[in-house]
Amino acid sequence: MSHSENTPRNFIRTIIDHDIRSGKNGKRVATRFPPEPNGYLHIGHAKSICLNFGIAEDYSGSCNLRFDDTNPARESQEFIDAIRQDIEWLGFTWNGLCQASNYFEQLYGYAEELIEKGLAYVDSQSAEDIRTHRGTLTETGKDSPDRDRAIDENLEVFRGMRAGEYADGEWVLRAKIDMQSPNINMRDPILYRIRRLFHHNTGDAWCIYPMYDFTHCISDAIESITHSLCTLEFEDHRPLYDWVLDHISIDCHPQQIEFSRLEMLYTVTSKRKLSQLVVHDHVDGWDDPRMPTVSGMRRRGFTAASIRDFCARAGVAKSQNRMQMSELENSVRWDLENKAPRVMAVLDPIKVVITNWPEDRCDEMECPNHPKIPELGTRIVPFTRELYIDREDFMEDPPSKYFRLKPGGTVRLKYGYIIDYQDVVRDENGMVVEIHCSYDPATRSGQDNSGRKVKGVIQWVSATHGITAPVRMYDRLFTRPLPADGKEGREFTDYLNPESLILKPNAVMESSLASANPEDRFQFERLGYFVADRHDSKAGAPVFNRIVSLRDSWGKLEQQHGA
RNA sequence: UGGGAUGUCGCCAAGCUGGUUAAGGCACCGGGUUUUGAUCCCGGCAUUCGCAGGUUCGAGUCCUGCCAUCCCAGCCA
Repeated sequence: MSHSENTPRNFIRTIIDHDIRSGKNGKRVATRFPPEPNGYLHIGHAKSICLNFGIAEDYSGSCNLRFDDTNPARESQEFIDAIRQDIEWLGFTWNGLCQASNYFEQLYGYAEELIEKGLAYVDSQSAEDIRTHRGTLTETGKDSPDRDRAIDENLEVFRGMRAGEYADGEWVLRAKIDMQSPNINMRDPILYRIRRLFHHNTGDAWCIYPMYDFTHCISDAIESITHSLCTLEFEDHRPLYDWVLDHISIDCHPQQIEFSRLEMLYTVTSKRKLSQLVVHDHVDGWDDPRMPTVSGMRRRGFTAASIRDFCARAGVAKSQNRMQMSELENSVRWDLENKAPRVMAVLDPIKVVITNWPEDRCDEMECPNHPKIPELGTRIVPFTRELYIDREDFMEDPPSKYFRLKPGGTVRLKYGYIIDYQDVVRDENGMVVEIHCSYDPATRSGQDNSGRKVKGVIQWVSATHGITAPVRMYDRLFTRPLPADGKEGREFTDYLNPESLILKPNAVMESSLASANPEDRFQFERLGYFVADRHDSKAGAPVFNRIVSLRDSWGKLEQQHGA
């Protein structure tokens, strides 16, 4: 697959173009996507995936998937498996499947090299002491008392650390750089810590684990990465990235380039917060259809193509940004408009009785599966005396310009007949439970010679042939555009949208939908795009998720005029 | 009284080394088509590039000074 046709220019591609022109890296392009397996991928990761894999594709280069698994305290195989699945589902193929933990032996060797060069030392200070010696944002740090230990002593202790001779936290290995540096990352950063933890890949082979700053740059170099793309918060780490590679014997020095992370309004994208939503049961799991995770969006019904399209539209730059939900919604509408077969469903049914239609008559209406793509074929939908229409499509006291069914009104049942309002039946509370109409035999869809024109066209389902299936109507997870801005001293969970999930238990739809397979997507005419839930749908008993509504200029009008 | 970054239309975002009327997408506003108030089509939508000065024949693009926002003080990544 190629993304070049809809991939806009960005500053990273400009840099790569220059590098290729100047012959840098032998005109080779190699990227990598380096997630830590401590959570599920979200829309922000999707952007990074599209960037890294997209560049590899467009420049005939390569892109590795590399798990940055240097902290066994929070990583697990479950996350590794989920991340692999998500990337494959998004439609990308990695060249190498790598793990930083596979480089532990080499990493250890480079650490000894730094010690031998007098550029790293073991420190016995407590975590607390190291913190206070580090200084603050405005005050420089102070050297550790252990800073000038002899090289062979450093080596001996470091080997002892590896051999398990010391307790967790007793020693750390630090780079000897500059405690006076205005960049805190350069104030003798920690390279290794002792952690007696089982690692999902290396098991109990190691009791010392390397830190990110030491691991990441070397992993990139080992894999001969040319362009190491990461988000803006690592900008301050670039001097350290370069320092490590400049001081060890490795003949590759990738270029780190930072871009801004993708943020969205009305949701959160931080693993910590997403994890909190899951752990505290605010949602149904990492793949809850309201989650901005890749697996959540997949379950909601978003297509991989629509997510890729969205990321392309978002672009790549360095300014802080918050994308609007409408942009994401638009991407999936754009994709599904030309793919999803149309079908009729009624979410909140109200019965319509066609009084001049014989009790046992059933007309077979031929309905196109798509208004513009005849190749998608047609289907037969039964038209009977008793039908359901949506409650919303009938109003007793409608505002002006309401052109659906109303007292004295006329409406076309799509692909059926034009019907005229006659009467209404109420229950003991005065609630309308049935609408009586007459149909006009001369207006059968496709054979209409009546000359009648009606403005309103609504969908319907035969009361005797339709099936019932639960439909979940999803909406944004939060009520505020910036739920986590900390304003008003509130937690982001205080702004969860109580209406982010509304169940329509009585939805009625064409019987053909009974055989919908998990992940089959449809447009329910006039309502939106829906998907058969990939987990909850059973054979013959589908459960539908609303992916996104159709654009609704009537609803907009209604809101504006407070109708 | 530290360091690093960013500020171009409501939201994204092009704009290479300064040179005709400041791309494009989303949103929005008109109009047309339409048996989805959908889609589609057509038109509109920044005298101005955070602000103030300066250099220049000419600056969003160069210089100076302000202002605003974001990131950094994990033995996390």
